[in-house]
Amino acid sequence: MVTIYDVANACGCSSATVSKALNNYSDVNINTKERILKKAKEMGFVPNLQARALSTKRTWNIGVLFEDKSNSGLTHYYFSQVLQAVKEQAEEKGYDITFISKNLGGVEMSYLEHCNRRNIDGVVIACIDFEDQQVQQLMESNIPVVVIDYDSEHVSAIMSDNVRGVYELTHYMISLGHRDIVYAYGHEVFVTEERIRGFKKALDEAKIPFTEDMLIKSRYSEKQANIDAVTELLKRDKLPTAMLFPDDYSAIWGINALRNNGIKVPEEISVGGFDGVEIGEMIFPRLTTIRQNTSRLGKEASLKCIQMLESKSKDNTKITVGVELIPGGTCMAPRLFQSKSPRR
Amino acid sequence: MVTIYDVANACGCSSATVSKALNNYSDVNINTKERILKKAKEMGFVPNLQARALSTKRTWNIGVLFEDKSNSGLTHYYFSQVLQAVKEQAEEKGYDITFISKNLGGVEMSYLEHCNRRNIDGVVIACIDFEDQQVQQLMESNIPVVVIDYDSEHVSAIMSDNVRGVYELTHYMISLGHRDIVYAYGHEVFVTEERIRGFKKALDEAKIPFTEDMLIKSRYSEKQANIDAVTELLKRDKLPTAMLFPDDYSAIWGINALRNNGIKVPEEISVGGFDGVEIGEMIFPRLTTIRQNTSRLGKEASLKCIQMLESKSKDNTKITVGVELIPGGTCMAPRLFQSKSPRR
DNA sequence: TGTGAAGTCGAAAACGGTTTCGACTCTTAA
DNA sequence: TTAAGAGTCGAAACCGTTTTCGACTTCACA
Repeated sequence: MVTIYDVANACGCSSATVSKALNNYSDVNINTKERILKKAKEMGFVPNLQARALSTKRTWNIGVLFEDKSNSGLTHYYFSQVLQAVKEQAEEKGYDITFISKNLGGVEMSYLEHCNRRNIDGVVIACIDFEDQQVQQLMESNIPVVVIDYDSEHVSAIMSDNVRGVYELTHYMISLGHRDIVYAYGHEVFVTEERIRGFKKALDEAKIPFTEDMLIKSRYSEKQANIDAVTELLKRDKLPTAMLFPDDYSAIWGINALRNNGIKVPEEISVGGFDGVEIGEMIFPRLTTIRQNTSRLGKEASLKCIQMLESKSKDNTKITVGVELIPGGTCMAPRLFQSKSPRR
Repeated sequence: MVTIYDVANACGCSSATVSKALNNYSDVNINTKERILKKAKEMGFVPNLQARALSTKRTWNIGVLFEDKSNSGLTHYYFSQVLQAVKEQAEEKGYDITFISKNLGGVEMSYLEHCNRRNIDGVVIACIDFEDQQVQQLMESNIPVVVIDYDSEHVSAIMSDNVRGVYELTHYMISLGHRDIVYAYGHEVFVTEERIRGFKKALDEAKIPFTEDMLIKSRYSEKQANIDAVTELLKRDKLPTAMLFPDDYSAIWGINALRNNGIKVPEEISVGGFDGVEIGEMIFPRLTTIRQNTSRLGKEASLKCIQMLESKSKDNTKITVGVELIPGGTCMAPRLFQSKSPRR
């Protein structure tokens, strides 16, 4: 490995001058600077980031906390897209990303400790139980943190316009003529509250009275939970004409469950998802859903994180990213006569 | 940040002793050792990995090269699973992972340079153009490298039993009665050669003469390429009764293309995929495919990489991981009379 | 009583950079 | 002619660890 000293020797100057030349300091003669740069390149010099970090306290590393109980981390249809965008944007700015985990090498370790070991410059958190004590600790630390789809006074946050998303989807269903709509909602977290607000808002506007049986508790990205939700629904003696699922993945398994029970989609029940990932296009007919702008979410998260760490100031900016209704074939106007429950 | 010196001061001993106590050296008294450990914990001491790396030349970081032109990196249905396994296993052994990329921060940089900057201990490569000059350079460097689904004399390799995979799939088709089988194969890389070998082997065994029109060139994980392959196929005046696609993703879009052209799957053409990822279960009927053991592939890759870097010896072990036939509903015995080409 | 070995400990160098601050050389203006 | 200022450069300290090697005790044994 060729060091800054080797370059200095080869150039007949000091390591300080080489360092300055490489870092664009103004107090180095233009000629010597060029000589040094040329020589450095020629010798294949690559700066050692560890050494640099030791003196500058910057590792050019941003931590990523992506942990999903149900759908193991990186394979998550929706979050892997966000992560990809986080990564791309970080790299464009010269940062590498490191996954933060507890339990490294068999040693229990808090997220914060992991960050401190690696001297992470900033952290992006998504897809996790934000109420976790360790996550809270990390958010309250003095490491700059950006969260995706959460709201906290301690950190900056990027999120989709969830209220609007479910509002639009519901509004769309209503515009097709649906009035009996059931929303199978995901884990009871911040995002879910927002979405339920959007759901109620759309009902409200259409003067459809909200009743508790329009909500069914389900879970995000969990096949079985959504099959269960359908099973639960089928016990009713009056079926809704439309059903919204927590996300596209859930919707797909939900549709399968409905069909396995002899319910036609969309003829008997219209279905809507959420996320707008590609799997929604793979099934037939294409899933009606709300597309989240994953690349913007990820990009904004990276940028905000980097902006904070570079200005050495933690703030709690909130950025909302727009969503888009994707009409598919899983919805249609409700039939006047339902098979199981003829309507008046 | 509390350093080793702070602990030393608090314990009334030297930093050397603290370091030794923390690293289980034998030349430190059991009592002082315990006192130091207790104090360190109490003070919230967390070792600085940068500083440590500077003197030990070990970063506890393994690099990962996952780059896919078609299906941007992390969102790849198949490779994201492998990556997840690589990550889990690495973490279990105490290693963090870092994505290797060219072009960091707007600066062009070879993969090897990136590794050197970060002093990566070892690298796992997958899902990439292995013929790339930079990839070759990295493989030939003295950094321990493990590749997935490739074969090179310079590095260790983990791969699925690709020959057997396509062999079994083809054999299964043949056992159903198919004799006119077309294999739409992916990019012309090592893995593809293997798979085509498996294809021919199965034909051979069944005494079905291989002809060039049984192969159609397609691409891995590329929607359009596979739609094109189908379009190409439909120009023939005699259709095959079975078709294999490069992977599940391709198969799904292939099936859609077939259906959009009025061809019934599986009634008119049976279809097989490869990979065994979950999307194959989402469509109806479930896709017939070959499941690759992604978690073992990833795990073995991590382990092999770590084993090499810890023993400081690069070798070129080859490990083959078994595959499994997953019969689905996209295959059936061929009908005696094909719509487009009645068989004698 | 002297000696060698075993057990403990710490001074100091090393890892590869960055950054401060003083020194030196030239200009330029008074 | 001189003083001030601008332009260059390098010595040295520093970042937080690890590791070598020598020094000092203590103890058993001859």
